[in-house]
Amino acid sequence: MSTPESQPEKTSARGKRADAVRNQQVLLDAAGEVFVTSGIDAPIREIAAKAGVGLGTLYRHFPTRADLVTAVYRHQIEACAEAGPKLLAEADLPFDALRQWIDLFVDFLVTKHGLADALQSESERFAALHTHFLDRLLPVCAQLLDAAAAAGEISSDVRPYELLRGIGNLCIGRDSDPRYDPRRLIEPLLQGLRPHAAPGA
Amino acid sequence: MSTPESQPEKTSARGKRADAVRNQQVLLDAAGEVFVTSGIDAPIREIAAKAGVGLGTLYRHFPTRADLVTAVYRHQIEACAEAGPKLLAEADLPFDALRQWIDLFVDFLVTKHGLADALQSESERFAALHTHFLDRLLPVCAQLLDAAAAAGEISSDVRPYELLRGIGNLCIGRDSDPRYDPRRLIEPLLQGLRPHAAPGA
Amino acid sequence: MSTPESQPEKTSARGKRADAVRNQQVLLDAAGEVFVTSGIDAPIREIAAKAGVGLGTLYRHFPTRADLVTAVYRHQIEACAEAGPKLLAEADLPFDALRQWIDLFVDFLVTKHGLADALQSESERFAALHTHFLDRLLPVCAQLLDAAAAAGEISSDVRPYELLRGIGNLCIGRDSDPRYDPRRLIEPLLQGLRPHAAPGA
Amino acid sequence: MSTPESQPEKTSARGKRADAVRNQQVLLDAAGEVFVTSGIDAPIREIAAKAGVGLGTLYRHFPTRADLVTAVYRHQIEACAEAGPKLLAEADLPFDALRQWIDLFVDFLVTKHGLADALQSESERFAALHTHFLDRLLPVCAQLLDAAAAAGEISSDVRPYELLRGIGNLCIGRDSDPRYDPRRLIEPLLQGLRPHAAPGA
DNA sequence: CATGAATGAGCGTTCATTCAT
DNA sequence: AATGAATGAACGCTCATTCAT
Repeated sequence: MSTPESQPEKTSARGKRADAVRNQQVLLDAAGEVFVTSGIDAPIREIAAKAGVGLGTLYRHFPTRADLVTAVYRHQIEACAEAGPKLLAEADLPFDALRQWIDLFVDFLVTKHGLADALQSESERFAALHTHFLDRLLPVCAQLLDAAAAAGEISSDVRPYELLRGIGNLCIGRDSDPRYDPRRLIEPLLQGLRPHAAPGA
Repeated sequence: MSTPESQPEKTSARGKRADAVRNQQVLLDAAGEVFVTSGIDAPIREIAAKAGVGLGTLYRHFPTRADLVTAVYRHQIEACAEAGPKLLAEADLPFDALRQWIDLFVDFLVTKHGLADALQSESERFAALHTHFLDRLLPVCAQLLDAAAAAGEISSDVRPYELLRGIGNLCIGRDSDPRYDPRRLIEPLLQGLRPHAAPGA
Repeated sequence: MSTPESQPEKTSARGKRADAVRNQQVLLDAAGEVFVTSGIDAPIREIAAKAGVGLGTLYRHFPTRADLVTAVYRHQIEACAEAGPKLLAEADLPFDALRQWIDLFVDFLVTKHGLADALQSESERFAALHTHFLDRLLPVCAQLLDAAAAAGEISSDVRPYELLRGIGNLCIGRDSDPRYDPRRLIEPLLQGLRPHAAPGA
Repeated sequence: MSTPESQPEKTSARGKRADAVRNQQVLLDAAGEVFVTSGIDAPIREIAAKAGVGLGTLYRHFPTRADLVTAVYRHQIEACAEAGPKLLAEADLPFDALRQWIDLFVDFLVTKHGLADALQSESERFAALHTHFLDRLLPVCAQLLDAAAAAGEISSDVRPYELLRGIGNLCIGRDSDPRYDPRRLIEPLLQGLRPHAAPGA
């Protein structure tokens, strides 16, 4: 399925009633907005109210908060994952592809701010989101990293998980602070991975 | 004295009763532990229980949660701030001092894990902690950065606030994840600040 | 029917669920009783317990204590207000109507004892109740007073607000004390308003 | 003891230490002020703080709140009681003495506002204050009432307790409301007790 | 004796979750 | 299937009261 945006999403579809499908989407939209406004720990009621549905409906579609959070960010993750190979194919140098992909990744984390927080959450409840996130993005990141290493553009032994995690961390709290722009740190971090930069350490 | 840890600290002492002073410390210890376990938003009751004192005692010593959080981390911040100039004086190269100081900084954030989370908190309530944190550490970081830049060891225009913030972010959630070690990203990040690392961008 | 007691009252009714309407009434009854027993500052929990509902239910129906207090006494006030003009129309002498109306007023204050206390409360929270009380009863009292004055049955310059307030005050604490019957003071007070009683002062 | 004001008061005195006696008085003064400001349910701490003594000291002198309240108002009550016979002896007509005495009574209730509230309190805790209050003032009121009745100036069968209670009630909440002046009702009430005022009823 | 630190019951309030309608 | 009323655990906080110092 190459265009996930074009369908009501696999979370529902199937023999469902039309209004049920519609509610699903309405809830996802509402939750996404509320997560940005009030964080992913926002009162369930607030989300249901914003969606204009009853509490029970929300619970029916997303029994746990984690289900909702996961569903909300699945799109983002999917699109990001798909961009990796494409960038690699298009770029002249693998390192450029990596840089562009991370830029995209940062875009997601920063524009849909809730995500970074969600991924950060210590709670067991978001294990599913974590898992999905890693399952989908770790291979992509690894591919890019490997390609750059194979081309001799990277000397560091940084692991994909570390990199993803670190970039994610750097993006936390970006919105609330105009003095802080994660990209101004990410660029040197990437440069630091290059071969010529490692006389010390 | 150079080791503030060795004294009951100015937060209390003075004409106070012995048990009051003791309770103050017991509470700080308990809070520190609980912050790690349950985050800085842990129920007040949990902290009081862990300390083995009544609720009222906690409130007497620390009327607001922010007071408690601030007190808990004041030590750490102070010791870290004092280490900066000392390292600069002792190191051969300013960049080495910077690296060592950041290592120390990471130590604090990582061993007293709650801190990074606390600094991250969006809440207005922790403005005092933020302020104290920045007031104390920003100048130190700036001094180290300036020294390194003056020695030609740094070419990046990274600002002290950005660096501090970024390092802090990278340390978030370190404990819960054995696969993640912030230092493995911090080292390349610092290398990326050096002159020879900037042909790209 | 002319007695508002006979209907569920506009406070609820409408498309509501049957049990919600029932709870509303159950809560009002319980609150009324508890107000008498423990005053209008009785613990919220006590009222909810007496009504046999959960805490949240009480909060749902009456978000603030003032809402509950007001709702509890709205009936009383309304019925009393409506009685004024009727008595005036039926009585031979305006003064008799006034006397009868005040008798009714006392009935309300004394049988639904909490009211006098509620009106007495200094708290800002009950401003709404105060307002409603005065909005509704002051004009009635004024009308009766004016009619009696116009008929030459009253010489005193007592103002409606004073009279209402005074009668209300006299009724405070009636229940707890068998030796005290406010009517035994109210009768002379009314007599004292008549023309022939004013040689002194 | 004709001038109770001139001595530290019987509540203490005796073989006590000088500072204990002083504390007693300081506490009474502080309590009196706080009762006016914050009502007789004001936090104990507030009173101790205003008096500049420790909590334990307050509790030592006045084990219960009622003890404190009673002690605070004992002076007032005593002075009022003593004024009755004096007024009766000086006045031309017993009714005038009654009127003046009640005026005095109202003065007390209104200037030391807390009193009316205290006497009103339903709580068992203030039984002692009630008792003292009645023990001391009821006979005085009775004497004045009897004298007026004996002189044919009063026809009503109002009982001393009722009158005292009613006047007290009328004074409740006077301070907070500029529109309300209890004396404007007390005057007609007293007039209503006179013989010529009773054709109706 | 005086002090005020410590205690903890008790209150108001929020909000996740269930379930009657 | 959708609704939202009901529930009650859990939390922050206050303050009367006790008791170590």
